[in-house]
Amino acid sequence: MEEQVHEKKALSRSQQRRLDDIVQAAIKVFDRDGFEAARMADIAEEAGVAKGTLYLYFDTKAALMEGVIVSTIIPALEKIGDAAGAEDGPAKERLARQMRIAAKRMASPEMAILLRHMISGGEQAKPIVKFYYDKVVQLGLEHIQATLDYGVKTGEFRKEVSEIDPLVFVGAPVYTGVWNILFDDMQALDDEKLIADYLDSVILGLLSK
Amino acid sequence: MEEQVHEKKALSRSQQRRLDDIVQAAIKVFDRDGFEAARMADIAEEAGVAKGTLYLYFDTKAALMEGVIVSTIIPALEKIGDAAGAEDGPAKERLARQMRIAAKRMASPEMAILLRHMISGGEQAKPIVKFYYDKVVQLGLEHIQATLDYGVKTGEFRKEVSEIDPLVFVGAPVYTGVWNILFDDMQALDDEKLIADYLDSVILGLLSK
Amino acid sequence: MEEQVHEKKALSRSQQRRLDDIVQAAIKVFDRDGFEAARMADIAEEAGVAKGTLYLYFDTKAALMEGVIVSTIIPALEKIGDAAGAEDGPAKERLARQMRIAAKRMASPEMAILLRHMISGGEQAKPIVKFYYDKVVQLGLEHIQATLDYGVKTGEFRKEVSEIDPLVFVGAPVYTGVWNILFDDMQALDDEKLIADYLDSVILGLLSK
Amino acid sequence: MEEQVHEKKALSRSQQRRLDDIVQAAIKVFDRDGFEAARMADIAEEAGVAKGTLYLYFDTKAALMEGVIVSTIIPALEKIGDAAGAEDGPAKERLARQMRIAAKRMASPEMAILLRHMISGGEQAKPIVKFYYDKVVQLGLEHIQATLDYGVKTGEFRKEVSEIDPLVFVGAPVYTGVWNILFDDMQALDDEKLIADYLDSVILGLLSK
DNA sequence: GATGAATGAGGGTTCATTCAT
DNA sequence: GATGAATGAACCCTCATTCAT
Repeated sequence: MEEQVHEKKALSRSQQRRLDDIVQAAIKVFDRDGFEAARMADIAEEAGVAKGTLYLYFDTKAALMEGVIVSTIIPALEKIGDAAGAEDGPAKERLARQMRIAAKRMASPEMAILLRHMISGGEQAKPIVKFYYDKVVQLGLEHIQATLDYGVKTGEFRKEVSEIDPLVFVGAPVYTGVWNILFDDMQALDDEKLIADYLDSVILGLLSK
Repeated sequence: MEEQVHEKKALSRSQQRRLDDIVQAAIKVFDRDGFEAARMADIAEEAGVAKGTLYLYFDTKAALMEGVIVSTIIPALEKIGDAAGAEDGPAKERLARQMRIAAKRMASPEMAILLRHMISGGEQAKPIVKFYYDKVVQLGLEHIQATLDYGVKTGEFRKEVSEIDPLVFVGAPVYTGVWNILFDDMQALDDEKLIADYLDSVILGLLSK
Repeated sequence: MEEQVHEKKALSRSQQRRLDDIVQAAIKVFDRDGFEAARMADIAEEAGVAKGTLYLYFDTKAALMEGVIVSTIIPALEKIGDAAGAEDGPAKERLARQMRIAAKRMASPEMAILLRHMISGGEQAKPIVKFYYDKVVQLGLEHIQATLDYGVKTGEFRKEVSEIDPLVFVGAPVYTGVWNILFDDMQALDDEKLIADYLDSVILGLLSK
Repeated sequence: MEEQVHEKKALSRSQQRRLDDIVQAAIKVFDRDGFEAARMADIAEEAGVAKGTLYLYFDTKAALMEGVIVSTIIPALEKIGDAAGAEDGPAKERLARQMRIAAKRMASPEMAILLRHMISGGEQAKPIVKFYYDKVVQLGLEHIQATLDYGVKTGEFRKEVSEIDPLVFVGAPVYTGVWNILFDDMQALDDEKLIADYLDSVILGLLSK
């Protein structure tokens, strides 16, 4: 996951634009065909450059995949990472906000690429998986844990909630991402309602009083 | 998704053993490398047969993948399908049982292959995805919906629960499957506890009384 | 073109029948698909025997091809060779008979196989081509030459006819064979009329008196 | 039989040279080994290019065969097609010219390839056979028929000649082509004399007055 | 002898990567 | 730097031939 671009320093305006074009094209093609089936020629055409040009910016197809992740997905994750960590409002609302953010994140086409790559890729995807685990999963779980603890501390949540595995609250968002990849053709998902229902059931419980 | 094996009738003892060897080898290699990166030569070697022999049992690499799914995953799914449909006990327990079954299903190595294949999925995976959607997803959701309705009818669940999207209750099981594929190396998941926590929060709600 | 059958001597009644079945099946399949595209499996199935059985009678696919030629085509050629050599009637009728015989010979499915094999086959077909040239072409031309000489001697043909290359009179029969291979689908040939026309024009000439 | 070369427009000087090299190499190898037995690797080596390069110019082996035919044979056929259609001189001379042209056509090495390909012909040769039948055979026969009719109309030929199947006059040329493929090694053909003899016998008839 | 499952060399084709222009 | 023609390793699959039963 180190340097994909050979010369980090000098990137002229037009070079930067080319780089962006390539990354955007790669996103489109990786999303459409998956990493293995994606052809460098298609990406080049989509980007409006020659095949050889891709190799001026990325050493290999795998490096291009990493480049996509690093240059578009990571920043996006960081941005929503901040939002998720925001500490205001009651615990219930903080949790709701965090789940909505996570769901939105999982539903994006960039996330689809990342998920597909991590899931399909063999050994070669390992570094990315590790990175994702360390930088995103761990962090996200910490945010949720913090919210749960906060809710318990303020008395908003019942005491035992501190002991709940925070993964519980990532279920629906993850399912959102997977569903979008697999079944979107057959039955589009209403993200909003799913998360709302999820929150409802989890906040209120299913039992009648 | 029909016949992979040319002559479904007669399969001598030794042929059946070979078929099993091939399927087992395919599971191992598909699991390790993913469908695209898996080499027929590797599968043959792993199975201890010649490359050509694979084609006596399966017409193509894709058919071998389907063979793996059909001969190992589908039966497993059917078995737990029955269990999930069992109608006894209070709704709360039926729901718990269904979620535990789903989680166990999603956590199996065969399911990992299926998930990976469907997600990596070029066009060739489409029929399998369709099959899975029709035969597993739809059915599972119906079982859960039935349980929710039953709980409402008996007064065990609050009235609005009928309106909840049953997908809500598949979140954790799915996450289980995905987690196993991605992060099992880094941090093994305690399926049991995750589902228990999930049920807890969903049944009782998070709020203190 | 030596021995195709391993044990020339002992061939039980049923073995002889099997051999015939195989040769007939080979004719059918070679005729339909051509030598290269013909599959041993198809021939076996057509003959109602197992694939391995073919190899009890012929060492290789090429040997089977030779076997077809030797055991069916050569005898046929010899038989009509005799007829063509028959020395009776006026020269005009002898020539007509010879051309009709040649045309019939060229139009048979066995001849189609032989022609296709000799024409398509690379180096491997050389021995057969040599055999055919020595035993059939040369002989046939001698028969025709004899007829021409005879006609001149009896005063039936004009003197210069002795100098005509006898190949001239094989043109139509050969074309018959080639046409049957190539264009039979598109427009079936009326062999009889073609040869009759040919004889007409060649005997009478085209010029008006 | 349409476009074999992907971009018909721009073909740089060196690309055109490569294309020619490939076609020449293909002619050589197809001629030597026949279509089926010809190896793309051999053609590439013969042409002095890498295997992959062949596929920059022709999509498949069959397309390369078509390319050979289109780029060398068809032009040749067209040229002589024009000559054959020329309407001047007495019918006798027109017929002679047409037969000489046809014989020359059939005797070329390119024609040998075409003939061999059509005759070996699996299903894949069918389109070429059809094309050849429609564009060459039909047209050639029409030319000859026109000449016969013309000869009858001017009184040069006897009346019944109109009824003669024009195929009669293609016999010798075709035999020329087949002979060259099969027996050239053993006894080279004197095309000129064969056609002259043929014309002689056909124009004058065999009978003495 | 007969069988047909097993073999494995070999072929056409793809496509990531290179490099001369 | 940009191009895209050229490369060639790699892969799936076929099918003539073998051999254990």
